[in-house]
Amino acid sequence: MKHREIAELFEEIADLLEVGGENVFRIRAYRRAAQSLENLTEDLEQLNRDDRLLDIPGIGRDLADKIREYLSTGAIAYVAEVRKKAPPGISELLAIPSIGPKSAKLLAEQLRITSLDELEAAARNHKICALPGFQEKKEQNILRGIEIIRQGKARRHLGFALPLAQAVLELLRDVPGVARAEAAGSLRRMRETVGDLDVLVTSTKPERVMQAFLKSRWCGRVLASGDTKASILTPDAFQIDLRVVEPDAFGAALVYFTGSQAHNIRLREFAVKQGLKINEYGVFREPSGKRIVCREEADVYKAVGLPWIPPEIREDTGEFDAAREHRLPTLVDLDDIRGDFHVHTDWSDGRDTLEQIAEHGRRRGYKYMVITDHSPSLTIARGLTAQRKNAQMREIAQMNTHFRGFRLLIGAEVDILDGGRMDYPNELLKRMDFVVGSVHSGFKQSKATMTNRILRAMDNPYVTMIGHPTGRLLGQREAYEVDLEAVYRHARETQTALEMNASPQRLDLNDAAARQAHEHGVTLALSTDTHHHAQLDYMSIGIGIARRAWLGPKDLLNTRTLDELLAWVSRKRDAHG
DNA sequence: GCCGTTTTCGGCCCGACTGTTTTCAGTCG
Repeated sequence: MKHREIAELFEEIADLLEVGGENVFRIRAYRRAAQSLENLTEDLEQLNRDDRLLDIPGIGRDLADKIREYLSTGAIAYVAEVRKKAPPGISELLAIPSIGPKSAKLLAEQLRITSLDELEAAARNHKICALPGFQEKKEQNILRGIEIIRQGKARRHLGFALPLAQAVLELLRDVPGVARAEAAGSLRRMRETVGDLDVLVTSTKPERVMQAFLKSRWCGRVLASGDTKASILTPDAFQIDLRVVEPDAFGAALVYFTGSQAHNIRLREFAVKQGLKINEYGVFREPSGKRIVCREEADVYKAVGLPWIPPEIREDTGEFDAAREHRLPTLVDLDDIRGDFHVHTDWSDGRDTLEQIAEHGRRRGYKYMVITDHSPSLTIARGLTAQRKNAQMREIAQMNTHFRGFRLLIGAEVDILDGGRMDYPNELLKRMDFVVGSVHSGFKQSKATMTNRILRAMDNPYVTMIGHPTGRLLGQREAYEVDLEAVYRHARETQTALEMNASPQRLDLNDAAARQAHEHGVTLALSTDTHHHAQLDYMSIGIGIARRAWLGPKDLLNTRTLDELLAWVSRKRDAHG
């Protein structure tokens, strides 16, 4: 992930230049380039080989040189240079909320503070309020900031943030005077993790909203509170920001509050060129200041001559060009989904019986659901022996005789063993409708070994889909080493689907990888990896990630009818079997 | 440092809240 490493270095350069009081636009250029690299969907080294680094937005001649330098030497000399000029430990200080470049510089130079511990000692001994422009309040804020850092201001995954958002919205919608309440920010864009929760409300009585919010059970500590804006920390240190606006500003405020920041900057630049100014209150004609009311988001985009852009793709990764040229993708919706490909039951490590899970699938309007209990090697998950698998298959076949317009498909999540062997014999796999092949062991294997293992599994004519292709668990386990480009190419060649696992801890493939796989012509499939029927809801998270990957209904296997699906599965079997 | 349906030079998004201030800089999103 070289692009991530370089993005971090560019961010560090921006931080250090800011402390040095450099030109703000030069600093912004580094930050914009870092964002661009972070969001990159193409392979950076490939772009370099094709001499297309300048195609990356925000990358010009100078930064392209620095990228090339890193790719060939593993370092950027300029980073060492700016580090040498900056006071030691300054990056640690900058990470603390309430400390920006000015404060960090002052603390580092005047008090020679180089670490969090030294800063805490200085604050406790009231050395900080001796500095010019610092008083006791600021000292207290610094101590709180240190505490927040120590508690670990980790980003949370959507499985945590989405239910919290729902609960907060329900509370706010019940406050008298509130007309609308929506979650915005990275949650609305369905980023795989969110750093905080942003909530937007319209109300005729803002003070009542503020009061309800600050008195709510989520308010562990108030970080800021004004007439129309408040920030709190929940008791377990998750930040929630609330903003109240009048109904005529709702559309403009929702755009502003949804971001991304890069998208907003681009949108406002676009407006400026047309003699317009966009802020969270509306669109304004300059220089008259005449306001164009924006009750809905579409009003904002319309004012600058663009169609409404779905929140999931507001990352400044090509959506403006697409919008201007009227080629925005039609993104997949939850309603397009006809089934789920990865579901566990109490035959292995799931909680529900076959009957229960089938009933929940039918209630969702699904036409099919693939039962994919584990194979014998995964003993910890009570993987099924061939004998038990046969018994389960008979039971499923029996159940299917009772269903109309719905079918349980016989499948399995089969371990991909060393060398790409499958954990069930082909004679058994052959009798299944849909086979998921997954890696559950040997995560530390070399990139070449792991890649080969997965490619060989795809060679098996009965392997329909590779489950969670990188094995990462958000915040818990890094992805194993694997050559994804090779996986994409081979998936396309062997007509093997790649899973977009919608479990919020996994989201694997993630948005960027899925977009890349799609560009390689790979068939993608959403599935929930459900171990309890409530987790069937993860499909909506998967939809969010698919939308972030610019995928439409046709790009996913789940939107096919049962007959189309079965035909798709047999194409590979007929070609290779 | 990037970028161009005005431009290869001269621009570069916008506002709320805080704390320390008597009009604003710093920080944040």
